[in-house]
Amino acid sequence: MAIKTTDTKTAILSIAKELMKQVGYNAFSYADIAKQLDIKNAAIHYHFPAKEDLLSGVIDTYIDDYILLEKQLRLSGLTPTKKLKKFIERYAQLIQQKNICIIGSVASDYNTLPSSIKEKVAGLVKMVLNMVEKTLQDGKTSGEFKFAETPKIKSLLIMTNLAAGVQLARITGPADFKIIEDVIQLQLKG
Amino acid sequence: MAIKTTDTKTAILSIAKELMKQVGYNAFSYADIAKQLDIKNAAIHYHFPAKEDLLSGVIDTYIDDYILLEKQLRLSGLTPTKKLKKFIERYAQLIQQKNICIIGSVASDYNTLPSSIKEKVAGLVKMVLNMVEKTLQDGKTSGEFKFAETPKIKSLLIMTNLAAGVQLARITGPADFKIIEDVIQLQLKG
DNA sequence: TATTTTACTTATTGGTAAGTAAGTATTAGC
DNA sequence: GCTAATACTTACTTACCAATAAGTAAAATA
Repeated sequence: MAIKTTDTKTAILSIAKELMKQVGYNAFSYADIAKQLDIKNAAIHYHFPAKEDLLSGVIDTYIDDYILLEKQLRLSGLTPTKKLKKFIERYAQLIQQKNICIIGSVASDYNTLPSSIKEKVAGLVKMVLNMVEKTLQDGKTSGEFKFAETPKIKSLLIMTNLAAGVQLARITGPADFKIIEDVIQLQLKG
Repeated sequence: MAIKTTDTKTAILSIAKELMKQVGYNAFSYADIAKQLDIKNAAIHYHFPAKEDLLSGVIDTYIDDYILLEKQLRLSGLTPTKKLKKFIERYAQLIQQKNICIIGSVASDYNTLPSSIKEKVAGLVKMVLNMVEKTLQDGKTSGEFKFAETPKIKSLLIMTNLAAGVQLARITGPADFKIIEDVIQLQLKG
């Protein structure tokens, strides 16, 4: 066995994640990942027997990432305004690489996925929505945020603005996303 | 040649359109269409030599549809409120079939498409945004709609709410879309 | 030091994908 | 009634894709 400089399994997940954001689940193959890592297709099958296992693994890393982000924000002591800004920045970063968010990426392939993965994705989406909802609630309580809707509804509106915003940016350019980004934060100031 | 009951080319486009909404561009094949029409793959290649030609054709039918809708609404004499409602209903109909809109569908495959199709999609998106923007402008002028943002910005917000709303509905169920649908119309009443 | 496990490679299979070339029956135009 | 175009089918090619079986070298374990 060669000397391990990086963990192959982690590297596979990392590249798969990138490809998901760039071209979507059905548009990349094991060969695309193998080439980048200079390993053979079968090596990927060793770690992820079926492609669905790989997708499942990618979603797990997203879930882990969000749990980490949630913890970091909780311990940060940042204001709701700044917490939300950090969250929005995650989407803004996607724009630069012409990427889209995983939720948007999975949504178009959703009907072709096994139910175990559907449930996992649904869990991730609910987690993200809850996080935004809580931040909005906190900001409303503290008086920082002003909005007429309930935090749950407002979180739905903001999340859809961001998710479709990055998709739109891919098609019409980054300007439209910047507008959306700014107006979300402006709206909350009342 | 068999007796033509329906135009094959039109039938191919119609099924391709459905498949685009259901599973996305990279997840269906010519065989999927051929089976449904009980014809051979090569018959589809006769009408659409490459798959990109088929995609291009599907987008053309969308463009034609929107031009028609625009004309119908223009001649209808309906109020901006009712015009917008008709537009939103188009998205609501997608939910029932667990479909997503073409823009969301294409967005995830966008990076794998040739520039000629990218431009066509961009044209379609701009057309739809313009239609919503104009309707919002009319409603604001007539005093029916109340919103702080410019019609252009408001159209971006509404479009992203709807596009990501149908994607979200696929994952978390139709309830979230109904909330979005209602709140868009409620917000505009001030 | 022997044995088992880990992490692969090599080699192959079966299936499906897009795409094409050649042939055929029907229809339209002259 | 001949010709050419239309709308296919049959048959095939090439390529890729996910997946697997068998083999191998290194590392961990006992």
